[in-house]
Amino acid sequence: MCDAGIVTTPPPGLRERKKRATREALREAALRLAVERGPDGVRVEDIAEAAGVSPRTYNNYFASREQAIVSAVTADREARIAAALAAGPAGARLADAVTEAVVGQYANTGEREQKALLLITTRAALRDAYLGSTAGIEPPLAEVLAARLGDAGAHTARVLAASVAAAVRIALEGWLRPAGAAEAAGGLVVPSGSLPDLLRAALAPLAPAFDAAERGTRP
Amino acid sequence: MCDAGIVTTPPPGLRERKKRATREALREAALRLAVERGPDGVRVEDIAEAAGVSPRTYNNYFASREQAIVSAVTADREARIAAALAAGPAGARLADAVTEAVVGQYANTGEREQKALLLITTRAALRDAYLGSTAGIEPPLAEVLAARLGDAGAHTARVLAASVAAAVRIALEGWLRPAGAAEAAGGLVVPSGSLPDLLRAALAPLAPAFDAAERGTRP
DNA sequence: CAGAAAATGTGCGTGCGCGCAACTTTGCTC
DNA sequence: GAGCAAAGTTGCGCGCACGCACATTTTCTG
Repeated sequence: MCDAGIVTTPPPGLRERKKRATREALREAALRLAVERGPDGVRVEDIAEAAGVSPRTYNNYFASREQAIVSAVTADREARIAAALAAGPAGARLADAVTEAVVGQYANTGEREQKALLLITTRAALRDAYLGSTAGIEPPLAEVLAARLGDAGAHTARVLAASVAAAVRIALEGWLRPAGAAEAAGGLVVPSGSLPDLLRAALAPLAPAFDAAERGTRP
Repeated sequence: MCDAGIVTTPPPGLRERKKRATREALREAALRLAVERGPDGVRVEDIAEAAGVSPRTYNNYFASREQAIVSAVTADREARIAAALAAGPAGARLADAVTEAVVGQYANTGEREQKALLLITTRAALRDAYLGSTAGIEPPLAEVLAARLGDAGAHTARVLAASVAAAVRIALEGWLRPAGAAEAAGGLVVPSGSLPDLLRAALAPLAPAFDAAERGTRP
């Protein structure tokens, strides 16, 4: 009843393995075809066929074509962030631990991911899907934060997790912005830099909130 | 070049007025038909016809049927929140000012809105659209916060605005939850209460971040 | 005031998201 | 191993979101 859902994986089970395999096949097929033919040259029917399932089944796994393509890059980054935070030193400042966990999981820039991200930036729909994937980090992160803050801080954990997700989204927005539209107001806003720097800068304003939460539950 | 987009409205212009009228007609038609026939008994064609435009034009205003229905309730709440904050006393603590501005704009529970919200809770797609509308408060809020924090804090303002939007979303989630699915983990989490209480509770963890931002730019 | 320029409204066509109701596979129990 | 319940897959069909090209209206400029 109290398992975290991640730590307990006694036997993966055949059914579960098939499901994972299907999802991965769809992810990879979607990305490969998108790279080969361009983002607009690939239809759902093609992805499903390449993965060996029916188009209807494809839709049982992904709610949109963009989601499938982006999923090949985002994979299970949410779970890895939560795992990195849970595995980190318990003595460190919570704000720093969260920042490092996030930065660490967004730092691994493989050859394939680089090409995929280049493709994602070319279509607004894909960019939105990529930015929207940050919302997925909230649930697992909230769980780990609740474990650190205690049951009394479960509510705070949820808010902080959502804030982190929002900050990450902002950092990514600033990162893959093609210096496009004119600035609406406020003048110039340090356009871009390295991703880790952007992430740290975006998470920095939240540090005081983490400090207070940490102090409030463990005086 | 430096106008904020809201303060400057010299002559509304004929074109702009028509646009507003069309949007409002679509909003009202969508909500009215949804209430009359139920959420599933209204099609885009009906809404467009009731508003006196073509279905294609309808889609130029709203990206989904749910968005149109929800829009009748959310209206321009984002702008009103930002306006309330901008109009508030400049001497108060920023965190309190933001909280009061948000709570105040979600407090006005009219007769019609109450019925609309009751209808929204009955469909998952409508609930999602309503929760998604909170994202819209980020841009105007970021602008007002940037004005308070100064140009150096423009970046911080953006993050804080997004965090506020996320906190509001969480509060709304807890509010219109029909006590449905089982809790995944963490046990019981104070299920619900009055909306103002939920909003204050969700925004409270962010207060230290606001304090620090305020202190950082105006020592 | 006339004509250029920009923005909206509209019809058409395509691909897609998903509810529904079968059918098949997996996992559990006796 | 046989049988049963739960979970997953698939075909079908409907409505919808949106790109495109064109007609129409509003606004700007000389």
